[in-house]
Amino acid sequence: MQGTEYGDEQLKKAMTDELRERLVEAEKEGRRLRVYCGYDPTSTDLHLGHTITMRKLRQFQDLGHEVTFLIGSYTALVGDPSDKNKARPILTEEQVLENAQTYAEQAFRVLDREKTIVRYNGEWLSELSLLDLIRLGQNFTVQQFLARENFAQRLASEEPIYLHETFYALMQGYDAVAMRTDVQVGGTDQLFNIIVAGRKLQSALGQRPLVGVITGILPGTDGVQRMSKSTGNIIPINSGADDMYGKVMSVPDSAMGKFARLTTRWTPGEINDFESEVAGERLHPRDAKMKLAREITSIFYGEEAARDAEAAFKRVFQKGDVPEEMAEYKLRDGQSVLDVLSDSGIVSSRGEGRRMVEQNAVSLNGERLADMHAPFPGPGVLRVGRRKFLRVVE
RNA sequence: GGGCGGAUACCCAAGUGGCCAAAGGGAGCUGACUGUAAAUCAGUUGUCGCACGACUUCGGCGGUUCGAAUCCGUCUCCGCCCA
Repeated sequence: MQGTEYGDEQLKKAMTDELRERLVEAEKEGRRLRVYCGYDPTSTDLHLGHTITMRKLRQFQDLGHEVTFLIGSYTALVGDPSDKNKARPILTEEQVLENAQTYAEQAFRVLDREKTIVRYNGEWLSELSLLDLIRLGQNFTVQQFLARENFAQRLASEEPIYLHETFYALMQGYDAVAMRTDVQVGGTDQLFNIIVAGRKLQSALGQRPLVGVITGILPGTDGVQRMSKSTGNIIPINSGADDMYGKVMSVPDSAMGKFARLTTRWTPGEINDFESEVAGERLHPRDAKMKLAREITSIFYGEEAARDAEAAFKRVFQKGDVPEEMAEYKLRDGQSVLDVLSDSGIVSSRGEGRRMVEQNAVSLNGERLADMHAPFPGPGVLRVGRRKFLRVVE
């Protein structure tokens, strides 16, 4: 139960006990537990936040249990209202399928490809009839939904709550039934969907209610809000080692503990040491974060790539040097500084290019370019702001 | 179905005929300071051959007016109350 967070000691105890009991039973019967976690393909990229539950799945996998990586092809059509104070835009089926394709592939950075079952919940959800849905709905009251904080909030602030949003929990609960789930993994935001919906539907339909393994929620690069695409604070797991290393370094110190607890392979003892060293000022926060960045990066890209990323980071940001690799742009005759900026796409508009020059953010080979209308001086490394680089060639 | 209120830039939100490309806050970006952290200070955040110029923007369409985010009509969507 390491790294779990139920927010309620009684619940945690109950779930821990049930899990233990079920593990023993499975052992006795010589059967494997059926474990799953669902991921809604609402965007194309998985991020670090997704990997917390994936690593939990991996643990079960390594213990020999049956793990299903469930792609919420159907639930994504509704959109989970759990972490929202407003309704989600509804995705089309095409968007969902497109996103889904990239998901499983990325998931194998954490999960064992050979041992993972990948399924789509459209498989059974699309088969439900209206009558089936009505029957499912009979297990819940409107009050149960209104009691949930996110709905209560919206009710209070007079924002719309759409009827279809209440289907989400039913759908997810039905996933558990359809797969005869023993264990479901999910973040604390999934508490209602897992503990209330999943367990209830299973017992209503004659199955033994699942055990919920509830993990903590990872904040994003801002260190406060949960990591999510729509907040724009994600650390993608597919954008390269340098990027991952740099993004972890940009996380505020205050969130280091959470990152250590939720995303590293460190043991509880190591995590405690890490935190107490930082707290006791025996480890400089910067060095601590570098250690963290290196660990996280190596989980996804391997030790060597993580080392290289660290070297690149030091080079660019600690020594103020330029990165080794960057996009190239071929200079054409008669281009002004502004022309190059906007034509190369390093700025999104000429207006932005002007602003960057005015704000002294543009330099070529370390020399500030102050006149946007001057002819572009020549080949070299063009830098805009702190982190945008372009190799300009003839 | 009826009554009332509402739709403003990335988000929240002011503006109720010209001084509005549109207050304020959040967020982003840039610079200073730094450890690509936080905090702080300053600047900046529609587009365009841009120092006072032009163009597009205030839910959609159409109108009134010299002039509209602001007034009128109509449509779409949302909330509240009633049924």
